[in-house]
Amino acid sequence: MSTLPGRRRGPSKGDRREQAILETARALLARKPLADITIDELAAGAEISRSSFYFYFDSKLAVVVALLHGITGELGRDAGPWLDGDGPDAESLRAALSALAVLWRDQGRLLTGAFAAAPGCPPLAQWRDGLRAAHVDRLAARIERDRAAGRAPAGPAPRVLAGLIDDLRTAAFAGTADPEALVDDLVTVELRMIYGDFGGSPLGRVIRQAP
Amino acid sequence: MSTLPGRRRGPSKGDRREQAILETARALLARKPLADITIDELAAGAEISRSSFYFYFDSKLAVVVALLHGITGELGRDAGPWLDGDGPDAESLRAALSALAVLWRDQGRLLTGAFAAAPGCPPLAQWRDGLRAAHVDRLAARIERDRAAGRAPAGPAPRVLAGLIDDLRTAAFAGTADPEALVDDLVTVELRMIYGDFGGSPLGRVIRQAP
DNA sequence: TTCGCAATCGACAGTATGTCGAAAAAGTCG
DNA sequence: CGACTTTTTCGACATACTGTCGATTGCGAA
Repeated sequence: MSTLPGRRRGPSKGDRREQAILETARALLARKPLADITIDELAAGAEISRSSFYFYFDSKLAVVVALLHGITGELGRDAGPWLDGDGPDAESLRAALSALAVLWRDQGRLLTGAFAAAPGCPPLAQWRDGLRAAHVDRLAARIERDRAAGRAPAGPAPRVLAGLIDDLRTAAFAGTADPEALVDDLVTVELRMIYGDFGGSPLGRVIRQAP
Repeated sequence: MSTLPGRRRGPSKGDRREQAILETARALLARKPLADITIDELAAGAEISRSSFYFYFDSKLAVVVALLHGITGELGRDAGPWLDGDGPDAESLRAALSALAVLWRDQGRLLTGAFAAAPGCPPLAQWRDGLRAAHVDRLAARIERDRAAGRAPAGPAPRVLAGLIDDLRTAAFAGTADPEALVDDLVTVELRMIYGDFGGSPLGRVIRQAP
């Protein structure tokens, strides 16, 4: 079996160094954007020479990929109830978005850098695409379910709509210094994108009326 | 009065060269992303040496800024009827989005590159912010008008909502190879974001019902 | 202890950016 | 036409990063 790309192999001695590099990267990302971080700094932070850095990682982006692997699991965390649920369930959507916002608050520079560098770096692009696809697939399925059951109005193809929602999240969180402040508004907006309808609507109609 | 930053001054001889550089940049951007374009290529395209390039522009980004100046006017073109109008006017919104989509279709690489490089390049950031502010201001005012007149339900603060809509547009157009195909769906989605309401809505209610 | 792999580093080579000062082309004006 | 100024051009440098190679050191196991 192949280990992570970049790292040659072996058990544990230099593993502490590998950790040190990751740790340094995390620390630096808290202070400045990815583009401003050089391999020298990463190596210095781990107390090795610049060329030794290449023993552990193939490039700066490889470090990012490793860092990303550590948080990929959390990216979808708490989204289950919303994605597997039914109808305009504001509470479960808020839970999903809150968890995501916290992640963006803590790892904003990493995520922004990763998304920015994705085109032109196959592994990053693949990571981004996989993440997006996972979200879009489930959300599109949810939309389809709701439409079939008459809980949501017709509209853009489910996958397209789901894609737009995913884009919106990323853009919104990437563009603000305080992602958590956006959660409530995103809840409203996403629900409207899926369930929103209004009298002048060209297609579809109001499914449920206020009592 | 100061001319465009980067260009020293003077009348006309080397102006053709300046144009040649811009033209080369345009041509190259049609084939590859901004990040893959080097100053050598730009200079070669204008048939001057690399160091002569610096006589005309301070950097690659300065060329981008100049290119951007040429299309900034078009970015808001055809948005007037929508932004100055009233209510869920799908037709005028579609007109605004169509014009924008064409621009993204033709200048996608330039715009994507500009948005990506904006953080870390003050002039680009300023251009982006100005553009966004102009759109957000007018759209927020429109939302406010509609809400005051009872044509739109309550929801996120107008400026925030307008910001989200602006983010969505940029993200959606930047992320697709065929912006025009998204126009109809964006029309639906933006209208829902502003006017959409549904039975389970926590706030607000259906303003107009289908006959 | 000695063999082999993990780990480290210095020296190089490559690519891109940006700066300087000297010189060549173009204008200008008497 | 010449002298003089301004525009334009370029080669030579200096700098910053990236990535590669080969030699060497450390260290654990047979």
